Amino acid sequence: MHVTIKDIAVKSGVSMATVSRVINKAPHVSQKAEQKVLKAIDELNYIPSAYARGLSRHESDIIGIVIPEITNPFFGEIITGVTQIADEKGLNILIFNTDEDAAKEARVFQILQEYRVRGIIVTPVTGINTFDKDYVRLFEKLNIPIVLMDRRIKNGRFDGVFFDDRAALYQATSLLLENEHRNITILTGNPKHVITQGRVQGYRDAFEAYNVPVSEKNLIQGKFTIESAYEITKDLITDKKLPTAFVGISNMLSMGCLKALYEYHISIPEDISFVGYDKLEFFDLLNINLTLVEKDAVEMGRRAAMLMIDKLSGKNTQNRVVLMPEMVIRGSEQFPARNQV
Amino acid sequence: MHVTIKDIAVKSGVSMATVSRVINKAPHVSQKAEQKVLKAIDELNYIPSAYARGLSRHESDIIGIVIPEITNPFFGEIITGVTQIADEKGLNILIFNTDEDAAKEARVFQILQEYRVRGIIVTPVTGINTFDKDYVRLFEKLNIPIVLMDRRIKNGRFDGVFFDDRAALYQATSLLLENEHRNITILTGNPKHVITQGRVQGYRDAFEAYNVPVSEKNLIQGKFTIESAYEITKDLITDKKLPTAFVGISNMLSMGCLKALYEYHISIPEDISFVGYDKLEFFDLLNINLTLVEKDAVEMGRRAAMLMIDKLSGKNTQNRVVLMPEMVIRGSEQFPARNQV
DNA sequence: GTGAAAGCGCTAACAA
DNA sequence: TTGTTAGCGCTTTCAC
Repeated sequence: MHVTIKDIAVKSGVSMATVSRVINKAPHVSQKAEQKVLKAIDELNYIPSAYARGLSRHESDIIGIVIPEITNPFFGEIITGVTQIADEKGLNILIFNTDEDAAKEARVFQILQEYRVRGIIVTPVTGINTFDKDYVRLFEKLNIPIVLMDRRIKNGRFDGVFFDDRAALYQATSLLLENEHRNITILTGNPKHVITQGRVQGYRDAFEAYNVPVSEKNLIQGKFTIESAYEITKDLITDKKLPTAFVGISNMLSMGCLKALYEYHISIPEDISFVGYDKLEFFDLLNINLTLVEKDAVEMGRRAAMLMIDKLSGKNTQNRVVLMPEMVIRGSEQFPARNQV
Repeated sequence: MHVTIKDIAVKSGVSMATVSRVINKAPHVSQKAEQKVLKAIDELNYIPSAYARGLSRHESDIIGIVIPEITNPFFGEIITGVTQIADEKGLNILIFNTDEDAAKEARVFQILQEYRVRGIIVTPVTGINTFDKDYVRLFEKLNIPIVLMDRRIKNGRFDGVFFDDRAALYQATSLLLENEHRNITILTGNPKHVITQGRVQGYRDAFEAYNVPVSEKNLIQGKFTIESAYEITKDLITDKKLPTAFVGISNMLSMGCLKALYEYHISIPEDISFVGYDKLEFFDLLNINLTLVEKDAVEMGRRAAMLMIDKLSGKNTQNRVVLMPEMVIRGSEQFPARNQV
C-alpha cells in the first residue's frame, strides 16, 4: 500500500531499526547510514505512519483542545495562545469545536481518548447539563489530564485557567456607580450557570459596596448570544424601559446590546452609558470610546498550555490560574449628558 | 497499559473478533453476545485505540482542514460548514491553523499525511511562495485528494470552491461608477498574488465597461490586514488625498479602512462612499448602512466538504465550484452629499 | 554502531 | 453466529 520503513531499509541497505533511529533522530547512527536513509526517504517519498508509531510507543505527542464556538474570535485567540506554547514544546494539537452542544462534546472526548492524547484543554459547553452529575462524571471518567479554560465546572475539581469574572464585573459596575448611575441593567445568562454566577455576583457586590440596593428587574435573563442581547435591548427600547447604563458581561452580549442601541440612534454616552466585559477587535471601530474590562485571550491559551505541560511532566505547580482582566476607561461610562431616554 | 479488546473478550467470554464486530456495529452478532460485550466495555471503561484500528484498516475516516487565520470569523464559519457535512457522513475532521506561515503549512501537511487522512481541505497561505514552483510541488506531492477553498494556486490544477472575486469587485465598482464616482481607491495586496488579481481585475473591468480610465494612483498596495488598511487610509486622510469612494476587497481591509475614517470623523456616505467585499457580523453594528458584496462562508465550507466527499467516493462530479457573492445595497455607495474632504 | 525479533491492539479473511 | 490467526508498520529491547 504505502511505502514503509521496510522499503527504506531495503533500499538503503540498513536494518529497520536504523531507519527508525534516523527518523526519530536517535543517537548511535553513523553519518553514512544516516545519509543513505535520508536519501531513500526522499526518493521514495516516505511518510511514517502515525498509527504504527502510536501503537508502538504507548503515548502520543498530541494535546486536544476543545472549544465551544469556533466563530468567536475570543476562542480563535485562545487557540493561537495554546499553539504558541505547543509549538515550542513540539506537541501537536488537535482542535475540536463543540458548538455548545453537550452531545458533540462527549463525542469529541471519546475521539480524543481513542487517539490517546496526552491531555485535553477544554472550555466546556454551557448547557444546563453543567449541573448534571452525569456531566461531571463525563469529565471524571476521562483519566487523562484536563485543563479547563474560562469556564469552571460546578462541583468538579478540575485545574484550569480562568478570568476573575467577579472582579471584572465588580470593577465595571463600581465605575458606573461612581459615575452616579443607579439604574444599571445587566443582561445575564441562565442564573444556574457558573459562567453567569461570578459575573452577577460581581455586579451585586459592587452595589453592596456602594450601599445601593439592587433592583432585580435590572437583571435580565437571556442567552449568551448576539441575537438574544439584541432582542432584549430592543424590547427595552420600545417599551421605554431603558436604564441609564448597561454593563455587558461578554463580548457577544455587548455586541447585541450595542447593535440595538445603534439601530435606534441611541448614543453613548450622550443618551446612555455602557461598560463592557471582554473586547472585540471590532469595538475599536466604533466612533465611541468604549470603556471595557478586557481579557487577554491569547494569554489564557498560553497559560492553559503551560499548565498542561506542567501536569504532563509531573511538576507540582499551581493548578489554578486566575487572570485579572484589565479595565480600560475610555469615557462611555459617563453619566448621560442628555435626559434619560 | 490500557484496557484492550482482549480484556473485553476475556471478561465477556467471547472472542476478540466478536468484540471487534460489536464495536464496529458489524452484522452477524447475536443479541446475547452483544449485550455481554457492551456490558464489559462499560464496566472496564474500554476505549478502542485509534492507532491499532488505523493500522489494521488501511485508511482513516479523517479529513484535514487547514486554514490560515483562526481568529478571522470568515474561517470559523467555513469550519462550521465543513463540520456540518462531515458530521452527516460520519467523518472526523482535524483542524489546523497555519497563521499564514508557509513553513507551518508544510509541517501541517506532513502531519496530516502521517495520519493518513482521506483528504485535505485547505485555504493556502498567501506568501510570496504561492508563485514558487516548489510551493506548487508541495501540493502535487501530496497524493491524497485536495480541495482548495477561497484561494486558487497559480499554475496548479487543483479542485476547489471559490468565490467569483472578479465578479464581486466588478459589481461593487460598477455600482460606484453608476453613482457618478470616478475617483475610487482600492486597497490591494501583493499584485502577484492570485487572491489580489481577480479582485483588481474586476475593478479594472468595471472602469473599462464604463469607459473610464483607471487612475493607477488609486490602486494602493498593502497587506491583507486591518493594520495595513488602517495605516494607508490614515495617510490618505492626513495627506488630504482621499478619493470620493473606497472599495474594500476583504473584510479585514474594509475594517481597517473604516476604522481610520471613523477615527477622523469622516462620515459615510456624507463625506465619502464605501462599498465592501465580504461582511463581518460586526458591520451590522455600525450606524451606517454599508453596501456590501457578501460571501457565504458557511456555504463555502459545506460545498468544499461535499466536493471532497464526491472525490473520495470516486464520483465524477464538477471539480470546481464557483460561488457568487451577493451584493446587498444599503446606501453607502451614494455620492457624498458634502464636498469632497 | 547495527540488526533481529517480539510485540503494540486491532481487523479481516478464513474456518468452523 | 463465532473463533483463530496472520498481518498492519513501527519501536524497542537485547545481542552482537
